[in-house]
Amino acid sequence: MSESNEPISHFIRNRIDSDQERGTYGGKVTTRFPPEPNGYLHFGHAKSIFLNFGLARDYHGICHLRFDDTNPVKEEQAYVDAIREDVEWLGFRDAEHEHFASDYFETLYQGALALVKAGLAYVDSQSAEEMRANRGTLKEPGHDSPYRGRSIEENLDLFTRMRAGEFADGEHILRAKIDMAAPNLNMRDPAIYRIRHAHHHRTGDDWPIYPMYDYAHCVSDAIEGVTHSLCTLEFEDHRPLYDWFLDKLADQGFFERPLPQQIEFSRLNLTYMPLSKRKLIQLVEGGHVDGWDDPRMPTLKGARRRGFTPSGFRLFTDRIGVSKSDSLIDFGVLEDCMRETLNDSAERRICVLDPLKLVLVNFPEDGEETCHAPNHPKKPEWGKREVTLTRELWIERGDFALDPPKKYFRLKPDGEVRLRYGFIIKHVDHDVDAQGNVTCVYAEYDPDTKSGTPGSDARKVKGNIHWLSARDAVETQVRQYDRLFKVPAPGARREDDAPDLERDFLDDLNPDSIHTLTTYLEPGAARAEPESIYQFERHGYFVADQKEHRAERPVFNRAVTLRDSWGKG
RNA sequence: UGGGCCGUCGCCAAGUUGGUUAAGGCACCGGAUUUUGAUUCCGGCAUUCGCAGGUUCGAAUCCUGCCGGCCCAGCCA
Repeated sequence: MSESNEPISHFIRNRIDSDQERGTYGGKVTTRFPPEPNGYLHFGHAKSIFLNFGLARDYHGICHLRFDDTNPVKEEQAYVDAIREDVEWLGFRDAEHEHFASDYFETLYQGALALVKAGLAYVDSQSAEEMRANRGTLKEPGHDSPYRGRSIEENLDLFTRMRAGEFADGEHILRAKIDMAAPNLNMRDPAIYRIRHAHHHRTGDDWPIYPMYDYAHCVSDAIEGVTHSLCTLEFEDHRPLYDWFLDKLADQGFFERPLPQQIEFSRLNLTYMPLSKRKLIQLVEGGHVDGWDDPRMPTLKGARRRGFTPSGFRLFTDRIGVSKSDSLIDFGVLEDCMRETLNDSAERRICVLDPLKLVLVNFPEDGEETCHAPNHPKKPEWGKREVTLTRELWIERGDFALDPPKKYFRLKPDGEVRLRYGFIIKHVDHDVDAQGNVTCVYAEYDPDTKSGTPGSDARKVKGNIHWLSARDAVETQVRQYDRLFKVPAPGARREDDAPDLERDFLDDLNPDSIHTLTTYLEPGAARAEPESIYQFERHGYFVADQKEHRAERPVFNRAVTLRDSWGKG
């Protein structure tokens, strides 16, 4: 349980600690979470959110939520809203520290101007194809652009006119003048500004030019006073460029030192679950799921509808840690975290998923008996609720076995079992249809064994099954979700694949990832608000569907099953 | 003979300025409690740190050489 108290040591914390000791940033810790508003947040973002906001909280600093909206052709306001909701859902709404890279467009532009004036940036007029051709390859150096030697005056003139909108898309581009022979391709005169006559969701038509990520990101960090700029491993090669821009700008008096530092950690990988934006888009657009918030999707919207919780994600991020090694986390770890947090927070209810009729032969025809069920077995302060026992009940089909396996301790012919929170019953008979399926079970109840009454547990029975009055139970739709993919690494090559075989992750989709059941539910739970999460006893955790649940027509989604050691070993 | 990074128990992951017995979590395996085959509790779980050499009184930590994996040639982020 050490994970609940002491923060877990990891290399980023160590770095911050040593910066704190040395007073590098005057004791300040500022981070940022910088999503691009061009898609929905997924589980990987949850890791980043808890890391960045969590660190800021632990060190009494600030974490900025910054929308990285530097590419107007891909970004939309709708995504901004969705992302904001998700961040808030995880518990980090902070309007005061919400920003947009586009807020800094003017500063960014001035910075670029400064670089041009310092002879550190130039306007290139090669086509995109020429630029690519001259970039060289991984093993060969690139070649200088014929425009690389333009005078500062000419560059200034051209860049100002780019900003004024005098040129067409692609006609010119502003590049940093670094080194076309650099072994790190990012340093081969990277683009700073491209011309894009496009409408921006926030700045409208103010700008015909837009800054590139590498330039905009580090400058935005510096503007916000970010001290530790955390990102994933694939940006490691970009760090020299991050430092180059800030260093040059600081030289020009644009920023004060100390400058922000970029620190990279490994991204989240989960078994059975692709997390790349590209693949998630394919799932949605190909109609393989029911939209971005399909409960099977690894998006935060999907997780929410699935009944996953912010606290579960928090536990998960603590549990998996932060490092630089490529890791692949079993999806079961996430499920465990949800189980663990839900066990604590969810009230218990009863739902019969696969109903079988049970008749108490010695119970009066119109009789009823009020039983009391605790809302949480470990929290008596959460109270109890009433469940009514009648002659005819629904029990779980799986709780009666005509031909029980060894160690089966539910109901069987001539066997005894306790009706949870009710009475001990003894099997007396059952009906079987032509196919051999049990259609009804008859049992006698023992009136002296009512749960909670003195002497009720004088007689011990091992089995304990849940039930619902056939008179009161409410018909309810329950959706049971299974993993979306049938293999741990969708789309990955298998051991015995032919060398030329190309795999498509969509071929690994699990065709059977959703089961819709008609079940019986306790009346009180049927009236729950959407998004209420319960443990359906002996089954798992279920959430009233955010969109479709109605008291008159209840719809629940299964978040995760209870652990079940029956049958193991 | 491009550059950057990673390799510690089934899965994560501390430790890496060399110093006694290689943290912790998850999973797993026992056993106790239990009116959820749940939960909770208690116990077990790496003579070994990708491999091979070397330096040293002493190495997961330093050196050399291999092996394996990931990332990079968008006017995307």
